Amino acid sequence: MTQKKPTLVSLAESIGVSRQTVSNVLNAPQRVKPATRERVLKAVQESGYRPSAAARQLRTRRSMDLGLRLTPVTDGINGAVQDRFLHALTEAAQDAGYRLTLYSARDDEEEIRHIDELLHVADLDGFVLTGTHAGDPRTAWLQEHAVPFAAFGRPWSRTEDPFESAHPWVDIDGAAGTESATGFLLEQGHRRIGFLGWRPDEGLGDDRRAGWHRAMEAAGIGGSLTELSAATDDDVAAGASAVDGLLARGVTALVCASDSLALGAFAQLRAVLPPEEEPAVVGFDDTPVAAAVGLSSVAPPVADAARRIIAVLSHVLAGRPAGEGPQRHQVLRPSLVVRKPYALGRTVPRRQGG
Amino acid sequence: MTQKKPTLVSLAESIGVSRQTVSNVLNAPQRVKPATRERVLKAVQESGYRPSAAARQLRTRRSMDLGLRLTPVTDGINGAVQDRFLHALTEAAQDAGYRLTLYSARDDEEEIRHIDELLHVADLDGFVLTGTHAGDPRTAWLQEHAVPFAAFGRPWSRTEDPFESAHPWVDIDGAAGTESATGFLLEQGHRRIGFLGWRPDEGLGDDRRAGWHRAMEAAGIGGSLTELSAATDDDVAAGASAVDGLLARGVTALVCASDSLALGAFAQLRAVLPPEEEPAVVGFDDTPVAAAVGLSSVAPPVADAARRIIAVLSHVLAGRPAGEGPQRHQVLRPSLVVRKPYALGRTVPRRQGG
DNA sequence: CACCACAGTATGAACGTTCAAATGGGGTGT
DNA sequence: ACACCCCATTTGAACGTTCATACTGTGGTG
Repeated sequence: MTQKKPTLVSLAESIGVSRQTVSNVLNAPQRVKPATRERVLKAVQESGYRPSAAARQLRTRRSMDLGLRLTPVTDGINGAVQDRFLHALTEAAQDAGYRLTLYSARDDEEEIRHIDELLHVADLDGFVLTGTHAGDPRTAWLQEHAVPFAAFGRPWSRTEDPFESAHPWVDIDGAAGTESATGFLLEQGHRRIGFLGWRPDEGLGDDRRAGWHRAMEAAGIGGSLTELSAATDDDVAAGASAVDGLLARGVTALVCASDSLALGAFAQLRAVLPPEEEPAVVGFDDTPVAAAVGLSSVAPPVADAARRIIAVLSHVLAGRPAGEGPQRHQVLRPSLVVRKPYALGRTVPRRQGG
Repeated sequence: MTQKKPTLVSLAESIGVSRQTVSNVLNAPQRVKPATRERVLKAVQESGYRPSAAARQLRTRRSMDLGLRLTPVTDGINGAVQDRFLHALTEAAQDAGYRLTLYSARDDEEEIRHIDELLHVADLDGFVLTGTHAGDPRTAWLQEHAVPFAAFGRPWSRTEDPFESAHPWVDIDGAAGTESATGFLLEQGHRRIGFLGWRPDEGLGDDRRAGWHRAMEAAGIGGSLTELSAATDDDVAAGASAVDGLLARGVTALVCASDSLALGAFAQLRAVLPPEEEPAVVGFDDTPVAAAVGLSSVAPPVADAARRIIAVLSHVLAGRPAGEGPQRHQVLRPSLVVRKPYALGRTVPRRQGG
């Protein structure tokens, strides 16, 4: 019953043409006379012929396979971002005809070793980099070795214009995110809006802080903005313990660099503020935690980013000129998801009515 | 500078042996005389030779590549389990010399089509199945086509003994998890402990309910256990709205089938119970949400499961007999993570002292 | 009518590896 | 001395594609 797997040769013989003709029908149909093309296509359908990726790869040195590093989930909360990104990337790659291979590495150097390995043994066509940072050794290495790649995250650098960078990248506009979060709080009448973020990093964190800063200045609340800003570790406890100091400086609302911080801050505010005051806190990343708990949060369009990364990378891999096709450097605007605190105790009314 | 990539032939010529000898040094060292082996190994090191996966695959029909379906994250909270599993699986596969290829599918049938495709086109060696359920068409298809695979999740079936199943699987003992959660609540003096779970599914959900049931009966609290049990959708809101009915039946503590349910239930209890009563709720899956919010939860050893799945699958793929090597069917005990509610408002004292 | 251009198709070679079988040198036993 | 065997190594062939080139027939052109 189970036929032996058909090959180009066996299939060609069965319909009386040469293997190259069958190959042409699949790879360069315009070269083949319509009549023969039909005949071959029919045979392909009926036999269920599928070209062997290994043989093709051996000959062409292309694998139609992309690599992605799976970073260790340091913070369980923000790890969810990676999850959404990965899923969208898988689908987009699949739709574009690429397969996706995962590898795991502890640091950039180990990642480079893995890339090198995958490049040599498996002929991977390209890579998707995440978590780019200032002085990233990976981008340098990849460029030096002329390996196609696209990054999720702009090349953070003080000296060079990211829009001049040689490699394609897609990033989220963190500043625009915190800016609109701040705008939202301003609309609600808050004036002394604090920012709770990470220590200066010349990257993601500073970007998010910058958006808040910009919005505050635009609203005419310049002056001593630094005293409204706090920098800590990225976890719930740190978020909670940073609140007291900010409150002492008259802060009435908070924009946070992450949902972890926002959650901690919210809980602490809840405990410290008088019951009638609803804490005004906005997080960042729109993680499941924020959704579950009813916390407003800036939602980065990670799925969209993943699709665009695949689009620009497959454009490069197809050998098309950088001039046409998708933009090589893209900054995507996040949206603000406004929620009413839900699972945090007080908002569920103690007793609805009589 | 950049040499052309060395091959078996070029390398063999450079040291004056045949290509097969070099191949043997790498694949069957015992066949080669120690002296030559040394000489070849040295040349391999110096040249940085790496065998071509494509050529090897073309000849051997083995790709050293495993497939895994990335399921759409339906519930953001429990999706984190997938994240941890995936990471551990990637590392384990990597350590075992396998690569991991992802694909995405909306349902079982689409997954089967993808598996079929990957099998023919890319010669994948095996697959890891997740989310097995009663009457799973995937296991049937894979067995019928003699495709090696291992499942995360036992084959849920009323008619057949899972420990007799032909394919290897690793699963978490959900019943043991809820049982120990119930035991923990019993120790704290609770008697009427409720169970908040999903609608009957003859699988995961029933298993978790069964553990609670078992523990209650063992504690002599038999009788009308069904009235202490509720079944709803798996989300925070559903968890919250199920609470009132259970309270009416005298429930003082809750074991839940998921962290989503637990979070909803906890928030609702917080709102309904008198302030001095700390809600006693245990979730399941030990998700980041539970950690962030300070909710006790049953922690499934997913990373361990991933490693064991790779272990048993690579054992099968190496063609070793089922008798020796890792157990083909493994049930792993979860642990209970006990936390003090943290970010849920009231537990952070309103005002510490004076 | 010989010649050329060209579309359509076919053939030889190569990609780099492993399997199967062949070869070459020691021993060892009679 | 000869047959024999065993170990270490080599050689031929094959896996299924695509590239480069060669062939074939048809129609147009001088």
